[in-house]
Amino acid sequence: MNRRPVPSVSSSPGAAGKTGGDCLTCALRRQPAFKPKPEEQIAFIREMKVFHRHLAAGSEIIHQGEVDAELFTLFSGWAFRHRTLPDGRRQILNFLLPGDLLGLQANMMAAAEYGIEALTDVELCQFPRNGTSRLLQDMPELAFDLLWLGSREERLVDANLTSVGQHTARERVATLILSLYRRCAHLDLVKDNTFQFPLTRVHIADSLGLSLVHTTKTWTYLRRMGLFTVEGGMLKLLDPRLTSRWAQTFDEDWVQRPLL
Amino acid sequence: MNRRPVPSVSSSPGAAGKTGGDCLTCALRRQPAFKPKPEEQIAFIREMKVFHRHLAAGSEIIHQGEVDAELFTLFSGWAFRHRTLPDGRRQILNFLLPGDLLGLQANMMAAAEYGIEALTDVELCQFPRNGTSRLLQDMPELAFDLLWLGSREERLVDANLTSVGQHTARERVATLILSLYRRCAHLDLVKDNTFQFPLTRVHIADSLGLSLVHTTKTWTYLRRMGLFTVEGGMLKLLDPRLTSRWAQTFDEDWVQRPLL
DNA sequence: CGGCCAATTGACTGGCGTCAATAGGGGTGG
DNA sequence: CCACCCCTATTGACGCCAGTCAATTGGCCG
Repeated sequence: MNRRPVPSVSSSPGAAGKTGGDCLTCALRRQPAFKPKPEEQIAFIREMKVFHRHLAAGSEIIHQGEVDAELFTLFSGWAFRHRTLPDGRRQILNFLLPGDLLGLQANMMAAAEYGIEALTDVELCQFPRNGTSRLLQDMPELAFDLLWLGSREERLVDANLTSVGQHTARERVATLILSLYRRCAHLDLVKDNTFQFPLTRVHIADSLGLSLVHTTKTWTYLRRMGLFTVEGGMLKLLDPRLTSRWAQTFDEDWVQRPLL
Repeated sequence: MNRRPVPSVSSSPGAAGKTGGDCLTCALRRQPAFKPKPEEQIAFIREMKVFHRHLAAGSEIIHQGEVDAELFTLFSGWAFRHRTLPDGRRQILNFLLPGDLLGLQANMMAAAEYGIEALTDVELCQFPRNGTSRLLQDMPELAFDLLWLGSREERLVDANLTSVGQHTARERVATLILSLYRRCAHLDLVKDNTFQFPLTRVHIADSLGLSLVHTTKTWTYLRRMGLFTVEGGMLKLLDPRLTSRWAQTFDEDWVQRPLL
């Protein structure tokens, strides 16, 4: 089953600047992964952005149960979305990378039924509490982008559920690594098959529905099988094709994606 | 692990009528569960609806891998959304009840990464292939409803993933029953704690990431524990509060929901 | 009547959880 | 500078929950 004590809430206020980065010259936006956006829409988004916020690793970005949550775009760093049961068991639903939208679901519903926590130090572009409604009201051209981002997140959860429900432990770990590898590659965060891998064993276990101990054993097994090496927080996939075979998964379509 | 042979594709053409029901006098829409909608929007939806389609239980509504899929509203009956691996293992992602939107994700993405199959005989309101785009273009007031419906489906998947990843077999089965019970209750489909329960053991197993045999044993155990009785395809929850304790889950907010 | 499918039950196996001991790195204060 | 603590990772031993194999039953239908 896999029960752990309820952890103490870590919450750091975090630094905030009114204009950490100007949306019009956004470095992230220049990535080829993102769909170019009309300048008028970017200006509108800049107008609506209330903060450019820095948070330390481990900070809670959205609390489970929070009412009327804010909307964010993850500008840099990693985060994860999770549901925690009253007895402390935690399921990580999906991981979040730069360009991902945080809190859309919570923004639509009365209360957030999930929490979001920073996995590394992160930078966030923060929008107001009623962000979604205002976006739809004043710039309906952005509705498609919101729907797209929501659909994509659901697809991530679908894939993870399929992995947790149907895959063996080895397949699950391989699938997770491969999935993160591909997402990082799409963001140009992979050099020489190597990318930053900030997850601890606990994150992997909670994401895949495995115990911590068995996660370690499976991880070690796959590493010794020659799937990858780890050094200084960087993971190198030795043979993406081989990993793909282990993962028992299919490719997805990688198209240019919207960035709010 | 739980591997089964790849089933043969069952596909019945199904009857289709141009105007099975007029949206303006839609019986489903009169349910108190659904948010009243301005007549102008309903007229627009009626205009866009291309078919009122009847399909038999077991029919494939959306094929996994289908490109440019249609958009549907489930008018009556049950369906389920699933991902099937190349070797035949299948994960049921969520179940669909009257009023639910089918194919939104597929409509946003290039190809459907999931399939949808009718669990009972169903009636569908069918919209055109580019339904989402046209809706957003011509009736942007509906964008909020689309986002809401998408967010709600993701919430269902979140809940199921949490159950599959963290719950024991007994908790999973109890959670599933309770979840369907609550959804049916919200649609006024529950009388005297009793509602139609069309799932077979295989559906339950594939939804919860359990083997067929163990699903049967767990089901029988919970029935003998006095959680529920089954008779003639109808399930009666004997003690919703007791089931809720077994399910180890929290309540959700039940607000009036949009209906496309 | 015979074939097919869903469901049930028992016996056995094995993958994964649990318990526990150990190692190692980083921060902190004596 | 080192002792001490805390947190993460690793490994071995053991146990149990759930998967697998297989036999049986009952309903439905041709």
